[in-house]
Amino acid sequence: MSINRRLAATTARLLPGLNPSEGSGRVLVAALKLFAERGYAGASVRDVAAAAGVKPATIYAHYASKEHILAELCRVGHDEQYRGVRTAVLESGGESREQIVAYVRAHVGFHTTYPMLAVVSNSELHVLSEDLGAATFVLRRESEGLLQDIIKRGVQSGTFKVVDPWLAVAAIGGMGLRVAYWFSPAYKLSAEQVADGYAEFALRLLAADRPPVARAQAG
Amino acid sequence: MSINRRLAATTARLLPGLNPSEGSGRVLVAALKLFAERGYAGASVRDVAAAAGVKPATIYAHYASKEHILAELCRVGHDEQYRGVRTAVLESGGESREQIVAYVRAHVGFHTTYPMLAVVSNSELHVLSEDLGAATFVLRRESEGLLQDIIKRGVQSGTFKVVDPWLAVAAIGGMGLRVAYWFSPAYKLSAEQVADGYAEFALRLLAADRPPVARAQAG
DNA sequence: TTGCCTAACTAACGATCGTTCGGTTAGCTT
DNA sequence: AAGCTAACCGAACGATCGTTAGTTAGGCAA
Repeated sequence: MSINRRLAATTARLLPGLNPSEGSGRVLVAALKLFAERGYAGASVRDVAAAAGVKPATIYAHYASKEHILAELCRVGHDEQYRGVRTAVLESGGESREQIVAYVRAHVGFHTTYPMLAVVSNSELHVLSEDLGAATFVLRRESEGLLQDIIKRGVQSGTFKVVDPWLAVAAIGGMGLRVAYWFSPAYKLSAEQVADGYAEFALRLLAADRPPVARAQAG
Repeated sequence: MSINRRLAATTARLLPGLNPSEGSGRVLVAALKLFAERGYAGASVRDVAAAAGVKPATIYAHYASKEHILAELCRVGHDEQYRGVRTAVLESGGESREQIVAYVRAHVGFHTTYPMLAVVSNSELHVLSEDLGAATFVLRRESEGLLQDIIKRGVQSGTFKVVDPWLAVAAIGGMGLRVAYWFSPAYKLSAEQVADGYAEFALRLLAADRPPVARAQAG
């Protein structure tokens, strides 16, 4: 339509295994796209139904309410994000440097792979009632807590140097969040390159020591 | 109401001189608060009218449509933001280091001083038609272009070291944007401290040289 | 007082909102 | 062939949406 798009991505990707032509999945993908592009309140149930190739009444055969659709998207999104960063950090070495790189690469990777899911589950979360949002809030806190723990540990060991660890959490988390809005496969840098760049940014932001062993290479 | 607030700020601050009890200003401040907290589509004209202490019809004596209210908020917000960073950079010295510090401090300062204005003018902008959003888009490009120019200049002079200047623009801009969502006067750090911290983060992210003259002090 | 202007109001328009109810279809089991 | 189940749809409910037309109240000039 117009120049002012909410996010650069144009295709709604949901987790593998959930996309298929089954009714419930079609509705979820359609809602993902419309909620991402227009916001939850800006996309009507009729819009979602039309995009899913279904009549409005059919949606209520799969979801109890419009809010339940959003709750499911938020839960799936935060679940995948937390799963990604947690796995990446666990599989990295014990060094704080490695952990931050693993976290940021996974974090940015989620926002480039699932931009619409990231936008919806982060910027529409406030609509959910306390009950429907509870599961998502837990995951959000876990993700943020993990990053905070990595940074605090690195500061204590002297690897990182920041005045306030939480401010670094906010900065690193914030710059990663925004990636979902401007990244698209058509961007001049690949998702891998963006993730690498942001990981380097995070290391610099934390004033991280150069790697302990030889193979050092500056950004 | 619930835990899940869209942003931490609770009071709607508009630019000085626009707040007063005059009808048009009351409506604008009320719309600012509700659009920030619930989103443009999530806040009805009746809600805005009630918050402003007037009847719905009165709003149309001051603004042609609901969209015009949003357009005005977006314009004011981007105008103030651009004015702030531009002035700060111009008043700083010619050194790239000083310019980045000035830019980031002003950028973060805007987001801590006018969090609701920042949230609305950045995350509801996509609703505006091409016509109504045109003025705002120009200002947005100017702001981003200014940051990009500062970084490019610093890279050319060897002060900064980044592989892709635009990626640094995205990272620095993104981390500043998010401040509007979590900052509140009740936060443990003052707005000044947050701005200082983010300026330091930006310098580190760009791998800036230590200041050329003596008075160097590490973060 | 009269007339006018501004600003706010009451009341309502048609459209669209989320949601529900009852019925229809398609496919499988027996 | 008969019966069951799950999925889907047509039609409509009351509520709320953005917006407008017409009216009323108050201040000021004549």
